[in-house]
Amino acid sequence: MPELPEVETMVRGIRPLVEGRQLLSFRRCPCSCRPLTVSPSLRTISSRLRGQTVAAVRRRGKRIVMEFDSGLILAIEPRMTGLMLAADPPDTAHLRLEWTFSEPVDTSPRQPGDDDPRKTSTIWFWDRRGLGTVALYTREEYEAVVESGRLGPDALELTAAAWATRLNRTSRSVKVALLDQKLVAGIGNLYASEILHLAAIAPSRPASSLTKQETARLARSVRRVLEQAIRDEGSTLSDATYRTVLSEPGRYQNRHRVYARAGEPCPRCGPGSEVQRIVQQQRSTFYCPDCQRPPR
DNA sequence: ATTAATGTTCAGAA
DNA sequence: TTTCTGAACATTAA
Repeated sequence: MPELPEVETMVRGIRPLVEGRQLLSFRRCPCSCRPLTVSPSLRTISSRLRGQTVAAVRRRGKRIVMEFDSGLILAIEPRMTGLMLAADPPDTAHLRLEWTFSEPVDTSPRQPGDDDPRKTSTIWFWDRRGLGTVALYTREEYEAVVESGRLGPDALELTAAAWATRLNRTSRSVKVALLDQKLVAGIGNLYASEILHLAAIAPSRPASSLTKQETARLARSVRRVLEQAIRDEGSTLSDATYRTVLSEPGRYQNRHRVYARAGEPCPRCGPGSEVQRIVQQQRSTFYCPDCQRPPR
């Protein structure tokens, strides 16, 4: 369930713990779980990366991209229940991977009262279901993946014009199109419903039927929802799986308009209009049939 | 004991 | 070619 805001929160959380530091070790945690999908093998990745310095930690869609100074790129996909943590894992049974890093190579001046940055750091990948994946690429390999279009442009980097172009060339429903990571990367089942409600667009509308005004409204809603969710450090649902890097719950669930709120009044129309749950492509969609009414 | 939930990828059918 | 369906991965809660 980590989508763009949750993954962005992970990236921001681990960045100060890893950027400009040397990788000291990267290994499996001693959990009894089946090993994660890691390619090439963890041993190979570890021997290629050990001693290298992290140049940058970025995000593309729902994937964490850790770039080393040599140009090697470690791509981490949390998928359903994966988390990057630096503190208090929910349990130790599902801790999967552990990285340790040196003190920062470039020690910047410190203010009195700051934590001493000259110490090592440890981060973990915790994953209850174990569907997450880790893959090492050379820069060229990674660019080839990006250019192949297997991973679309990030949802926060698309212009309104690009949104219109991409949506207009598919006949699928706009909700299903928003979930297509080749069309645009980062939006998942939860934020798709939230975005469409804010934009007042019916989830069943064929994406290609949206007017220019509607695609512009959709593009603005994407930005508003995702940016607020990032400010709130993501959504922690009742299953409480998602946590920030410091193991705190997110706060955006308090702003959910329709997701998992079937039967409640629509936050735009008020009492008298109930949020509905429908199923599209085997996934739940939540929406208000009144303010998200398709044109007849 | 069954079902639903969630993200991604792939095979196969329409 | 595009779209849809179902399965697979693993786990938990209802």
